[in-house]
Amino acid sequence: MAEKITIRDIARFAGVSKATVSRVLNQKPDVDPDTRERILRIMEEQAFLPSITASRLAGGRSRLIGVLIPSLTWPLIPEIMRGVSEMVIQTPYELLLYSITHEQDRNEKDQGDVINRILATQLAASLLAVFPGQSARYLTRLHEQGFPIVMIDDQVKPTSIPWVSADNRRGGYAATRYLLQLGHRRIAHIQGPLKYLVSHERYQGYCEALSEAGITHDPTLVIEGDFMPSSGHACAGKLLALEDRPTAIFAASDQMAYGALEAAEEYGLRVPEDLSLIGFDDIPLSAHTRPTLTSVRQPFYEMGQRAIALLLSLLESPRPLSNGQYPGSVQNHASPALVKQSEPIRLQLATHLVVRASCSAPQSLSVPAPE
Amino acid sequence: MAEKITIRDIARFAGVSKATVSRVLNQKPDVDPDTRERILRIMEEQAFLPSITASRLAGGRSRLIGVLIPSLTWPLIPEIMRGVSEMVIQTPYELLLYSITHEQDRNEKDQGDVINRILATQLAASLLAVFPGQSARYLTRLHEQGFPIVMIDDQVKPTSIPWVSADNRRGGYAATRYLLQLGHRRIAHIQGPLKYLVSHERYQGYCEALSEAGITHDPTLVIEGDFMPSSGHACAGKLLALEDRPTAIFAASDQMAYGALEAAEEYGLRVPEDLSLIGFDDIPLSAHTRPTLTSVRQPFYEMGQRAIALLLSLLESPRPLSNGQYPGSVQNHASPALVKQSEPIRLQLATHLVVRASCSAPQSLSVPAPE
DNA sequence: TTTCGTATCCGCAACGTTTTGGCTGATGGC
DNA sequence: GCCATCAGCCAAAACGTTGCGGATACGAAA
Repeated sequence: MAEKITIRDIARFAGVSKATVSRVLNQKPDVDPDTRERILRIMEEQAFLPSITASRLAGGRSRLIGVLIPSLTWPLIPEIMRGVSEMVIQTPYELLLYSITHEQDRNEKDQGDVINRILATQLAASLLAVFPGQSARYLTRLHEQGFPIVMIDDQVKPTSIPWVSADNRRGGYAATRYLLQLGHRRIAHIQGPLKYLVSHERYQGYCEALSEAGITHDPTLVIEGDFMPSSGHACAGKLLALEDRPTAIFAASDQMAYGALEAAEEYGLRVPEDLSLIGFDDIPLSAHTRPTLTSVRQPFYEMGQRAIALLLSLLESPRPLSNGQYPGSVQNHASPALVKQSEPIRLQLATHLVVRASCSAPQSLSVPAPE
Repeated sequence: MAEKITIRDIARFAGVSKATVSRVLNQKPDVDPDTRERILRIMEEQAFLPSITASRLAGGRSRLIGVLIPSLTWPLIPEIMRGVSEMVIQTPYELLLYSITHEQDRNEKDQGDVINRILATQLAASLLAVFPGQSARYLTRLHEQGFPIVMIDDQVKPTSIPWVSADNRRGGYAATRYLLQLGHRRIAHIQGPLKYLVSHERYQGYCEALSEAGITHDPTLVIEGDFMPSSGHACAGKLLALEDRPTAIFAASDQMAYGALEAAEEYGLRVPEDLSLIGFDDIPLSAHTRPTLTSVRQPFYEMGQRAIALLLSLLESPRPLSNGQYPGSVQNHASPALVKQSEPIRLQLATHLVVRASCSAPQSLSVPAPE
């Protein structure tokens, strides 16, 4: 096994001091273009990769991005992480995974502990927080102290922390609008937990579409769920038991829509003939349910990508790079367009209505009631 | 923000040298029990956490576990990672995530690159490889050089690398046996890709059960799929088009079973009345398909846990700990039972047949054909 | 010619650990 | 009372970077 080659070796080969090599590594000025070129070439030849460890110890940038995610079993996460890791792999950064297990199972202290741990180990010097939920409060404190953080889909309330999310309001609007256009008038909504901002936003979109259509809001048609299939089942059960039952349900998550699907079946209702159903998220499975689920797609993959791009731009803003290159990295194809610093501090990514088979015109219109 | 306290501070407080503190940190001998106690207490009081970075640079243990996973979107992964991260969080180790994107999308060189990257950065000094597939060859080389590696479900061929997996042969046997007991005689099998060891093992279990029942093996009933739903659909299509079609299908993955479900529907066959269907994996979704899918459960969560436990035991085997404590960690509840070193080098975890609604006795037996 | 900028580079001291090669002082055998 | 022996401890040298306070050389300005 070859001795790992260090900055000193490079310096020796190039006939310069370690300091100079370090300067070209960090895009610092005060180095002759020819020398820089030569050193870069030598680094290339020797396949030199600077030691993240040493660099960190010496007070340099960390190159480690802490990723804070709730349980990976939450079905939206994998797609987000795909975007994250495909972005990161093109840079010399690495991902440090901090998985907080299900929020409901842990108390607040634990949440703080994880964050303390991140700080104390001094490994990561930046954080990507996916669905931070309750731990957002700790993050806010951190952020105020200048720690670079980006959130994906801040779930509690707006903070000063840069975040990327889907445009939930328009998503809710689009879903409801679609049902209205099909001819539905009694449209129910199963909300996400109201402690999350996204639930309010989706609900807001729902309300806007209804009022735009001149439909008065019926509070009995709106029930709070918890994003999980079982709550979708329970909420749909209540809705379908109503005297004047809705002809369509807009669920704030695909998973709740699955539950609603089951409930409909138990009530002997066919989807979409007797009940139209629309979800939110468009998780992969929704293309394979029976019937396939019409849903509002959140661009999870892109959200992951953009979040990392945003974070990288924050990390590099103190010293903007002229060429966007990370010397010494294996390879780097990071899109400059995504990494540029002028990125706004909040990114709302467009959602997209995916029409499948779970919605149709209400029966009373398409097929006159036989009675 | 408080100045981070270092080993030097602890040494000063305790009136000893840094070396002594370091020795108690690393469970080294040559330190008076009283002194050790005192130092531990002081570390506790000061909430001291040793710098992973410095420790690594100085040649100490790494405390960073590299995790190599194929795309997180592979539905088995999240559950495995849950086991992994819940185990790791109880130790002072951290997870470094290296996500290799879909194997088929990348060439071998890329695979090697990722591993080179891991080595070059010198961050992680141990590796957990989940479904390594083709990159197993690189890992083997690494392992032979003494790099601690544990694999989950080595997919290519047996190597000398410690691994944990499910007992695929018995799983395949159990599935087939179950169908036989229901009265089926023509049982088809949709295999996983034959380049993976697990596919052979599951097939082997299938064969054993058949021959045990005195049924001669019909090669036309065995088709190779690729674990994905679409291939399940295609393979099932071929099987159902047979002159003498099977009354039951054992798919080597739940996802292929989903595809088979669709195919059955297209053929106008009811599951389970006209066709029994059994999957493998028992991914969460299988409890929610219609009909719910009978499947062979792989203990993914436990596989993740055990793999980490095994890896930790490898890491600590050079210097066995007397008490299993990691000083300086936030908290440590690692189960000594799981971390003990006597762990065998290969763990085959038992599978478990989960009976749901997709299997029944063949129609020709339960309901006489009306013709 | 001398005196300064300026551009380029160097040496050295961190950073917080681990590790090595001792140095003590007490113990025990003779 | 002397010499090994040994547990317990220490000082100092790594580890591979970064960053600071200069050096050095080359011209241009004086």
